[in-house]
Amino acid sequence: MEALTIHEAAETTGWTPRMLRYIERIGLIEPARTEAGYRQYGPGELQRLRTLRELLADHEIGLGDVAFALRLRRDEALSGAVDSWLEAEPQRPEAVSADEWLRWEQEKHARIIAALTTNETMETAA
Amino acid sequence: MEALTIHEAAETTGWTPRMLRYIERIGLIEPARTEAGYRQYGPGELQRLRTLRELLADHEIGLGDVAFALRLRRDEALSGAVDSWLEAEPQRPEAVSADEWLRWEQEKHARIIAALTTNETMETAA
DNA sequence: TCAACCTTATCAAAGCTGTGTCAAGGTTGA
DNA sequence: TCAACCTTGACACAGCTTTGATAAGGTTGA
Repeated sequence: MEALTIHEAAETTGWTPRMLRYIERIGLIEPARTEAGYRQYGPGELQRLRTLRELLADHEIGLGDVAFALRLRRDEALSGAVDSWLEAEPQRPEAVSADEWLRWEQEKHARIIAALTTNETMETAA
Repeated sequence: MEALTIHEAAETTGWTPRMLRYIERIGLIEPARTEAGYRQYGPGELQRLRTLRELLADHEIGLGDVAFALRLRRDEALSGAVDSWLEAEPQRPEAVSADEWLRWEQEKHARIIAALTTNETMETAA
């Protein structure tokens, strides 16, 4: 037995079954199904459910925010348009310089490549 | 005379004064102020207010979504955490391959550099 | 077989978002 | 001076989001 039912998954992750269905509906975690349609939560899903709670709590964001970030990642027309709009932002005194920001972007790029190639469980930067 | 008052800016951009204050409060467009505290909307702000309306309408997103995207850009701890969580997403059948996605990321990087160097009014990809 | 699960769908309530309106008071310019 | 702006703050309301509870019915395993 590898996969847990929705109630078992709720138990071990601290969510309610209701919320697991909601998290699925907004596209964040979509578990496999049995032939009869029962949801099956595997180790990967359980881990992601736990880290999702941390993510929300640590940064005071909501499920809708994470869903929007996912949408940004999947819809390149959207992310391009939002990026364009934000990039046109006038320089504010306390904002980072273009240089600093570009360096940050490059480091982020390196992180993404690393994540793609190693592809293990993510480091939960608690 | 270069800068418009809040009512004039509302008039020419299609927003209401109330909404311009709201847009400022959530951090999207923060106009300069006169000595007495009156908001002053310059050509840049007016253009951004107009393209903001297009952005929302074209992609069915809300002001809160744009505000979150801005927060993602400004708070690197947040964007790193969200990225990490999303990158751990299990491969879905219809998702793009890692190769395709990496290519997209590289092109995005190039677009960002282009935007930083040219730094003119953004092209509104209508 | 049948208790204890699971499914989807619906009603409901609390809270947040987006927006209007109004009040009390300061600024500006003819 | 004073009408016509501006400011912040508060009250209010419709609609959406988030979450729970409940109902009607299918699945499963001892």
